[in-house]
Amino acid sequence: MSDASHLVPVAVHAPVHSGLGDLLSYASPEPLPPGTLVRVPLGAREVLGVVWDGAAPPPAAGVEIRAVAGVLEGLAPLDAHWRRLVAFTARYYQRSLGEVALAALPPQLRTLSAEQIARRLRRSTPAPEVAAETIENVVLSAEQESARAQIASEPGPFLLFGSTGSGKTEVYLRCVQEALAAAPDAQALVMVPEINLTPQLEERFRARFAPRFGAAAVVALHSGMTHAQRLASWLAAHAGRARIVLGTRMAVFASLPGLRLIVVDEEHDPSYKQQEGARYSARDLALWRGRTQGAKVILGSATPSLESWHASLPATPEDPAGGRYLRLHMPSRIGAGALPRVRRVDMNQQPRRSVLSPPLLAAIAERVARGEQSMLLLNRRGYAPVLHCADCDWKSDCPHCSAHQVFHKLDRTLRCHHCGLTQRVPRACPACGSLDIVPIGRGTEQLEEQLAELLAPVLRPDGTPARIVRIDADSTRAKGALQSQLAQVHAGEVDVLVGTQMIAKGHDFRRITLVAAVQPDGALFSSDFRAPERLFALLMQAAGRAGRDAAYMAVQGTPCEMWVQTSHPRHPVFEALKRHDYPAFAAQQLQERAAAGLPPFSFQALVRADARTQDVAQGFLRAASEAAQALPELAQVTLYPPVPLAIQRVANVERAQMLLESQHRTALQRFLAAWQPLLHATRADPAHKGLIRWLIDVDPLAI
DNA sequence: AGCACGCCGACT
DNA sequence: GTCGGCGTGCTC
Repeated sequence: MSDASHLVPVAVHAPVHSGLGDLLSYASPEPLPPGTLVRVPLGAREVLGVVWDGAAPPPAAGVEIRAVAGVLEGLAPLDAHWRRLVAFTARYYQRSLGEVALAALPPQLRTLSAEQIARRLRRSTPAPEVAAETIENVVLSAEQESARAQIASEPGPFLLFGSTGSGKTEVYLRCVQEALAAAPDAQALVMVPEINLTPQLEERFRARFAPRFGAAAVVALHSGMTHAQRLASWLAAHAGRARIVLGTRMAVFASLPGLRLIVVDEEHDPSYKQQEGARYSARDLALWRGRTQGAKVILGSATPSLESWHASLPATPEDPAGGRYLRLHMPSRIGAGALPRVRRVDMNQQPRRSVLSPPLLAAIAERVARGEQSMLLLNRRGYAPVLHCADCDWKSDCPHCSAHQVFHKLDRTLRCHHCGLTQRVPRACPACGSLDIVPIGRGTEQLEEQLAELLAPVLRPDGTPARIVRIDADSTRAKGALQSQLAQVHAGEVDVLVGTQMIAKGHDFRRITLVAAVQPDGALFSSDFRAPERLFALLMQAAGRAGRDAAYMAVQGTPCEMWVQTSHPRHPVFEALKRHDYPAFAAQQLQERAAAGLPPFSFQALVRADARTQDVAQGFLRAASEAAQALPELAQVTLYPPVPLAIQRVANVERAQMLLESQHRTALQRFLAAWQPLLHATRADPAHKGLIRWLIDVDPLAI
């Protein structure tokens, strides 16, 4: 036995409710510096751990200290910046240190042996061949140049407010270029909301930077990669070999010792908020990380989140929260046509029950006849959201969830989009045997089908019939399906594109001259106060898909159009959309938020409880709420009563939640920290035996 | 989180 | 008779 005389604190993957403390103590013959990756025995298994800062905590009574099983040699310890980011995340989002730390590391680090990892470290990734782009050829517009110059000279953070097609990516490329030129070990992190968007961005960055730094200097980091690829990218970033990391929200936790610049593209996108485990916002963490690690942060969007917009307004005595971000405005589109004209169709004036109003249909037919492309958005997959029996009022309710099963006509199934239950469509009503069961409402499948019928008499310029393609989560399930469907659209093999919001994001469709929102009204009167903001962003983004190629538009001579079918044409969302006026929309929304005391004028958290019955779930929340009354930290926090979630039951689990609100972020933070032990104690009380789980969501996106 | 231990239903 | 369902308990 070696002389294991040093005690080291180690973070391991144990959740906050495990009863283990944040850090466990292990013995080591050598003192181990913080950030060292180690394998340690934990119960019957051996797990990965990270040596943490400070003194090893004294173990609980009767616990015998075990020795560190091994050190991952050859890996530099994770630096203090990374550890501080992890510690902040754990504290802010109310999770254990180890849970955040280990979730932030590539999964293979946990399973591979030290020798295997050492081998991966030695093996440098072969660089893919790329077509080099000559940097000198790209000339910035005046707006781009002004943004670049301000980013170069000011500390930030920056809100790059540029309309779709204004050339934000070129500004990112320049800023990255300058950040990397500042030091030989400088690194940049560029985040995008969707996995789908990383390949095109990766290509662009590689073309620009491979000639100078080698193709291996650009790596991607997202959950669509294999574990081996993720490990390779992570190691390259950790070792400093990778100079640019492109990724989704998880990339905010990459080990980047030389980090100088963080770009958060489409910063308003809800995908930046993690929805399980530690529910962090990668955008917010990027700002924190940039500030503490001395890296500049650029948030980019054509429709910023109201939080970011608010922070970029000038500070006033009444509202001192402004002025925290420097806003850089790029209103002009580059190499793209003018923003499309917005046309609202008042559905009150249209024939009842028509999916596509006659004027919209005529406009699409016209485009088809001219050989131009159209894009139709309908945010509902399947054929119809519910089946209904006209005789006995039966509905296709999911037996396990408080939701309807969606009718999918193509494969004759009823599918619950919440628990995944899939059944064959019944021929007759399961309740009364009537044959009169009909679909209610519409989804993308139905839109595709009806469009095919309605466009049957319309011919393309070459005399062939219109070609329609549907792109949604169902049509793109197979690997590579999305890419091939998009390629079809780009190649001009498609006349009308039907899809969910997945087609509105990021993809450049250069030949689309008409975009239509078929049924956007649902979001107007939603109980979710962020629904209008999301709708506006989606419609602006969709509008931006149209007419991106000015040269093409000039040849066509057709003005681009964005159509909106609505029963509320005068709604402020559509009025602002018509003028492409985000600032006016934001001002109106912020006024409403301020009046109602909603974010960004207050700070929120949710506590959710899951149980077999609603009674147990709410009972737990009520008890936790009562326990909170004893805390002095409750003073500046409002605790609302427990309510069932909008979709109350999913997979036979009843869900309830409780909203917390405060005018002060720190007050809410202090309260949550003080409250958490009481939540654990409440959970342990036999009175709440049926509780399945509880969780805290800080800064929730939907309430 | 994992993984053990432990106590009740349908199968080789 | 066993294989295996997942409920509670423990891990420095």
